[in-house]
Order: sequence, then structure tokens, then C-alpha cells
Amino acid sequence: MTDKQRLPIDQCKRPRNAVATREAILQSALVAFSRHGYDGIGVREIAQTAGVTAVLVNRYFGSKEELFAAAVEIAFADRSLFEGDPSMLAQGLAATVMTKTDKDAEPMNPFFLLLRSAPNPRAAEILRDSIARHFERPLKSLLRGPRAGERAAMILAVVMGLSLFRRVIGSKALADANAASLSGDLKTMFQRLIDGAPGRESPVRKKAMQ
Amino acid sequence: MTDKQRLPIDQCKRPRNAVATREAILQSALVAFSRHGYDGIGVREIAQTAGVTAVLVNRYFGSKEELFAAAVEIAFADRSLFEGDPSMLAQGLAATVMTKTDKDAEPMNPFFLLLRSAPNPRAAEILRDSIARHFERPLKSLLRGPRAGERAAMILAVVMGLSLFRRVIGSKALADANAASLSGDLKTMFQRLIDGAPGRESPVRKKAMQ
DNA sequence: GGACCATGTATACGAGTGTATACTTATTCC
DNA sequence: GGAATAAGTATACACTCGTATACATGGTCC
Repeated sequence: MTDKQRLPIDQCKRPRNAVATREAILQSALVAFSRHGYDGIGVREIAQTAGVTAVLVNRYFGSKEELFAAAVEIAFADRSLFEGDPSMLAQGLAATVMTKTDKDAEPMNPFFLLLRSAPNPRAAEILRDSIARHFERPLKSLLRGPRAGERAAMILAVVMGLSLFRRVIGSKALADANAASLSGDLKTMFQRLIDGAPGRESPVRKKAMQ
Repeated sequence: MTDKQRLPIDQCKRPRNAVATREAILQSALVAFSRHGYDGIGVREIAQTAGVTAVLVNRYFGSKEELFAAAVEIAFADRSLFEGDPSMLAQGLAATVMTKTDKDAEPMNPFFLLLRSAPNPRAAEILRDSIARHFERPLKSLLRGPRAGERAAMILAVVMGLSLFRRVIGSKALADANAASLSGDLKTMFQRLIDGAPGRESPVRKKAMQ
């Protein structure tokens, strides 16, 4: 029934080419893991989308777990968020949250890969490491003021929570929200976290917490 | 090898009791789904923890999916967060994020159930509905000012993101953060979202709230 | 042009999944 | 006390999963 597609990523009837095949598998894995999460997709389906059989996945990457690690690595390699003008950081973070990834449209940000694979403990371990290297560290180095590490983590956590709510859960309230006003709110929220401790140093406040 | 435990939840050698068995399954499911997510646990294991066989799960709940829905319902039934003094809401939200759920310790908040099961599309559908009924709606009714629905969703999203980062991913930065200062930051962050539009058209920048 | 290795496929295995069917055993009611 | 029924178990079925083994084929080099 379903025609055995062989022209998945690039051209038709691609000649034998190890690096191209490896790349096709990796790309397929990135998309599939981002859409369905580590536990939600099988190597057979990943391989089929890449136009090969499942065995090649293990041949090229060793195991599903190692394939996932490779996909995470390339997904997190895009540092454009932290490399541009720091004054545009809040804007960029808000834009990341607001990205529309309508079903089959491709532009998916690495946070989806993260959100949907986090439940698996092995995947979480891989993700924890990559987040620290590719997100927390560069973001922290952009922040000035006290407790930059915590604030960097908080910023990322907020990005993830909003992405989760908007796209993974699919909350009506956030999905249908007025884009302009919502993204304005997000921008100021991120700006506060970027600028410094989001409220502590006011000398009053400070009432016995916890 | 593994002794066939029969004294799991309550007393040993519990007599035949439908409602107690049903309750034991439900409780086991709640814990298991919260720990491992919908795709991360099987009905056999859930049943075993409850001291019964897997068939009873389907007898009492129809299917794994319906069991999950029932577990979600009771997990989200605790409304203590939104019922107390509204002035303590920010404190309560911060406390929710900060809850330590050390491995096998039981006190787990419903957000974990949510975070770890969201990748499964059917589970996400169930969760979306329950979130709207049990979280978004009561929280929204507590908020005054414009765009209460969006702000309620944002608050919940932030709670989830931070919980995800702290407990599911296990970020070092947030896990090891100074509890007092972090929870202080969270409190002011939530307070801003509770008070009103978090920055845009506020002419006076209402500080020193409460 | 033929050997040879890289590249790819076919097949199978064992474990685990959710669930249905058939069978036991305890409780309750007349 | 014995039949009827509720409560629980044992077993099996039809999948899917990740992966290992064995086989086929195309490209390249002597």
C-alpha cells in the first residue's frame, strides 16, 4: 500500500553514500524526536523517513540512545540566540516562545526536542548535559549581576514552560492569545530576568520566606 | 526471587474488596504516572504495586488511557493552592516549584504527572482538558485586571517550566540554588504576574505590593 | 575484469506492551 | 448448606520495540 519511498530528504535514487545517509538519518531523528519524544518514536520509523532500514541506524550510531545524543547535539548547536546583540536577547527569547510550528511545518526549536524527551530518564541525562553546555553556560556568560547562573537557568525554565504550555499541551488560553500583547509581556518578563535579580534587592519586602 | 508482595498499600491479606482494590490501583497509578510518565510505565507494574494483576486494571478502569484520566482527575482535585488567602498565592506557587521530591519520597505535586506524560498525544489531550478545568479556570477567577486568562496560563506555564527544569531535567543550577533567594525571586515573579499585566501599560509600576 | 570491502536489505529473536478470554476462589443470599 | 455472583488469577494473543545475524549488491582499485 504505502509505496516504499526512496526519495525522502533530497534527491531521488541517491547513490550509495555513507555520509549522506548518516546525515539523512540524523535529520530524520531530529525531526522525529522533536515531534514525538524519545519514547514516542521507534528506530524503524526514523529509518523509513530517512529512506533506509532500521539496521543502518545502529550501524551508524550504535544504538537509539546514541542516535538521540547525536540529534541533541546538533539541535543545540545553533547558538544564534546568544550570539547576537545582547540587547536583543529578550526579544529573541520571546520570539522563541512564540514560534508557531504548525503540525508539519519544519521550523521547530530545540526546546521541543527537550520537552518531549525529558520523561525518559536516560534521555534526561543526555539533555541535562547538553543544556548545561549549550544553553546555561553561554546564557550565563551574557548576564551581569549576582547569581547569574541561577538567573540563566530561570530564564531557560520559563522559556520551556511557556513552550510546553503553548505547543506540547496546547493550552487554549496561550495558543489563542493576542500575539502582540503576549509577546510584549514575555519580553518585559525576560528583560527583568536579564537585567538582574528580579526583585530581591528592594530592602523592604524580605519577609520570612519558606 | 522477588517475593510476590501482597501487602502493598495498606494492610496485609486484605480481604476481597472492590472499592479498596480500585483505590489501590488508582493510587499506584498516580504515583507511577507521576514518576515515569504515561509511556514510561506499564499496567503490569502499576497493578503489581497495587498487589493485583494487570487484568483488574482493565476490569475496573476499562483501559490504560481511562486509568490515566482517572489518576489525572484525582491528582488535580487538590485545589488548596487557589482556595486559601489570595494574598498568599505567590507564596504558594513558589512553594510548589520548590517542593523537594527526593526520589522515592511521596509528596509529588500534580505538575510532575503533567510534565512527564505530556509527550504522549492522547495523554496531552486528557491533560489539556483537566488543566483548563482545575487550574486555568480557578486561577483566572482569582486574577483581576485585563487578560486574566492569558496571565493565568502564563503563571501555570512558569510553574511548569521551573518544575521541569528543577526536577525532571535536574538542572544543577536550579537544584543547587540557594533556596531562600531563589524562592524569593520566584515569589516576586509570580506576584508581578498576579498583580496585572507584567510590565506593559502599567503607568506607575506598582511596586511594594502587599 | 575480478576481488573486496563498504553500503544496504531481509529476517529473526527475545523481551515487553495493552488487552481479551477462560478459569479459579471467596463471599453473600436464600 | 448450596447455588449465584463478585473478585481475582492464569494464560494467551497480537503487537511493537531495539537489536543481532546473515545475506545481497554496488563502487573502486589492482
